[in-house]
Amino acid sequence: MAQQPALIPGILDLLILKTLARGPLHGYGIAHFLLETSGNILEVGEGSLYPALQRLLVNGWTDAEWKLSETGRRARFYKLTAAGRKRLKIEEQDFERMVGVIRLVLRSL
Amino acid sequence: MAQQPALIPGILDLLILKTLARGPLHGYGIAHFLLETSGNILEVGEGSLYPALQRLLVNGWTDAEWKLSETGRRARFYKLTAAGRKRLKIEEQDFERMVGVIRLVLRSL
DNA sequence: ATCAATACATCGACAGTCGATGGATCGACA
DNA sequence: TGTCGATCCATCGACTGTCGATGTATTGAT
Repeated sequence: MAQQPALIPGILDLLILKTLARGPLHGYGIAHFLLETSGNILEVGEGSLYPALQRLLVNGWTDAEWKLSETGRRARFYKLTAAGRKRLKIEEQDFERMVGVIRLVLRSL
Repeated sequence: MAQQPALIPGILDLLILKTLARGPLHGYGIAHFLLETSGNILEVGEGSLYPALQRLLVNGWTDAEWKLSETGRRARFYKLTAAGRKRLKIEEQDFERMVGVIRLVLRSL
């Protein structure tokens, strides 16, 4: 099966980190927020989302807690740690730096 | 061996296409141009470059020709095709669109 | 003679995304 | 009552693309 070219290659972590900076949220909520905020562009599949969430957890950028969501269901809420907040800043800077460098090439000529 | 986080995830093709829009060039020259233009940031390894070049060729975005380089060595010059020029436009737009969407999230809150 | 730069290319390891799939719960509606 | 869509968790295999290492060969400078 041919793969779609990824819209968001490598920056999913950044997007999640930023979403969690607004407050603790569960996986489904994160996907929902990203979809809404992007004007229905960023469709983060669960097969991308949960590995990413796992990554963040393992790296200590988030911690997780089971709670009840607004709708009354059990949900795992992820929360930014202090390290996560630091990491977010770094990734934001990296992103802007990368965009800047690429623009340098795209605008050359 | 731990992998370095990729500086340019998925947009190498775009960078190469753009470089070739300035005129036919060989692999080494492309890497050199990218390195210079980016202020020594974009270090494209040969293990990334040549597969990418192969990709572009197979997709018909470029065609290749063996010539003598400025320094008198045999070198394979890659040239943008008409399809490649179209593709470049598309990838440039995709890139800007993606950056815009990500900024939407990064600036939310 | 030797070394750096120029030039090609391939290999295996690895990370990350994708689509598909599976399960469970809840409210609404027929 | 049954079932359906939305909410919520998670894993799997397939695939792409990047990376570092490695190998070859030529040229010019030291």
